[in-house]
Amino acid sequence: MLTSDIPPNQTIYIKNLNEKVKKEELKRSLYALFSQYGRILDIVALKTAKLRGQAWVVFSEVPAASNAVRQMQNFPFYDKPMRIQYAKSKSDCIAKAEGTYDKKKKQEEKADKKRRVDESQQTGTANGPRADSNGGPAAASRQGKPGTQEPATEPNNILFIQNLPYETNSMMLELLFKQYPGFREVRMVEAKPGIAFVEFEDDSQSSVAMQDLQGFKITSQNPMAISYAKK
DNA sequence: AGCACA
Repeated sequence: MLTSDIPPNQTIYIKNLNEKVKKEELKRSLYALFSQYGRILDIVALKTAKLRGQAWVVFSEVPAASNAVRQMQNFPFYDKPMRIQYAKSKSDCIAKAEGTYDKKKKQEEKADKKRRVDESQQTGTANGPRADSNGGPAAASRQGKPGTQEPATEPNNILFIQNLPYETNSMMLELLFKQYPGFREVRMVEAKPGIAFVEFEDDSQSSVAMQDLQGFKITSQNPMAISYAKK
């Protein structure tokens, strides 16, 4: 079997995510990683027992989702290869936008599911104070929050990246940086693990990438520190 | 492994 037989959907379903990553950070990183394929309308991630390690990324167009499924398949993300499929059903935010969202139907489906679970467990009700922790208005989290003030280096079309995890290779960096216009190339320094240079056509293009990916974590230990290379 | 949106 190659891929799954789920029909294309503008929402992708990702599993095998690192469960240690906190929800907000996870969304932020997914956003940074997937916005290269198109406009992201929403990201859903829950840390309940059943849903941890999974996420849904909702694109505005199906082709964006298709590219994401293919190109990011098995991408090493927080030390684990992502497994990506199309979502099985339409996201609520899409249904709402289309005006086809039906709250009643939704509740019925939920009740159905619950009933099935209860039947199969034949035990009394019991367990279930599911972890709350659900702040997120979900609106696709922007990035670039944490103190994005940069050192006083003068702008350069070449970026200097530090604090990369040891296992980073240029493929991974390329996937991240090529989403920004003007991308030219990644150069890693074999002699010095943990750093890299990423070249753009001009200063303004490198600046956009820097702002957007500042602090991006390939593993949870390693927020990227991006500055302009010295001239 | 696991398909939700509160």
